[in-house]
Amino acid sequence: MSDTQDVLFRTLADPTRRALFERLCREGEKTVGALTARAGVSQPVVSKHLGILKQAGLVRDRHEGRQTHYSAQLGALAPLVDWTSEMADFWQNRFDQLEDLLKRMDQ
Amino acid sequence: MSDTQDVLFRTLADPTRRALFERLCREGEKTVGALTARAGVSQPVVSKHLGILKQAGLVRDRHEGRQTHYSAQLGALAPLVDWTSEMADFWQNRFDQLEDLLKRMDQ
DNA sequence: TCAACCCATAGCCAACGGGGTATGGATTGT
DNA sequence: ACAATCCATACCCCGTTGGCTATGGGTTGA
Repeated sequence: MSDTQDVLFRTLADPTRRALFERLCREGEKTVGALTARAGVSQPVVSKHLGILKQAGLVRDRHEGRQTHYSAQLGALAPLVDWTSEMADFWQNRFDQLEDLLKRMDQ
Repeated sequence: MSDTQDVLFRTLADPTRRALFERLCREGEKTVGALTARAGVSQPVVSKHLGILKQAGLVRDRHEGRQTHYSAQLGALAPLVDWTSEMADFWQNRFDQLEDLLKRMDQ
């Protein structure tokens, strides 16, 4: 129901965006030009994707003269981790219930 | 680069599909009819989404007479967890490198 | 056997989204 | 001052996709 998760999943669903985010995680802060050089798409497209990543809270930008430096904001992944944990918990609880049922049936 | 992650992200990016998967995690095995009743979309749409979830390995189907029971396959989320861990590791390594640099500069 | 039911597939349409080029604002260097 | 550079925005195009209805195959019950 939380809208944050929706934004995260939608944002990371695109391969180009995920690749940009991965590079920022691996290699740290990068300028738009440096990212464009190996992105396989045009500079405006890179800028647009970075804008979407920024809006999702996954990256941060820092202006320095005429270039913009982007860096990953790892904390933004927390809702995603929470979601997977939640799903695992539901699963576990249902498993426990089944186990209880089997125990009661065993008696 | 792994294609599995791409499939997972794309599959879970849709709110309707994610809601179906969540219900299966929370409430366990359900028939298509039961899922359709509260999905807010038509039965064919539910079937299509379940097909996509199945293709992604996120659900399993079991035929019983004229109805089909679907259940969540939690293990399929593993690549997603791996990906987030990997991103966190990259982040941590870079942080360690920075720390080392600062230590050397301190001497 | 025939009607009713459950589900999947097919076909269609509208909306979204990711790609491109063109352009302009801002900054740097000459 | 002027040219070049870096980035963001605007605009358009087209493929993808998520929704619908219609339909058919398979199963159950009368």
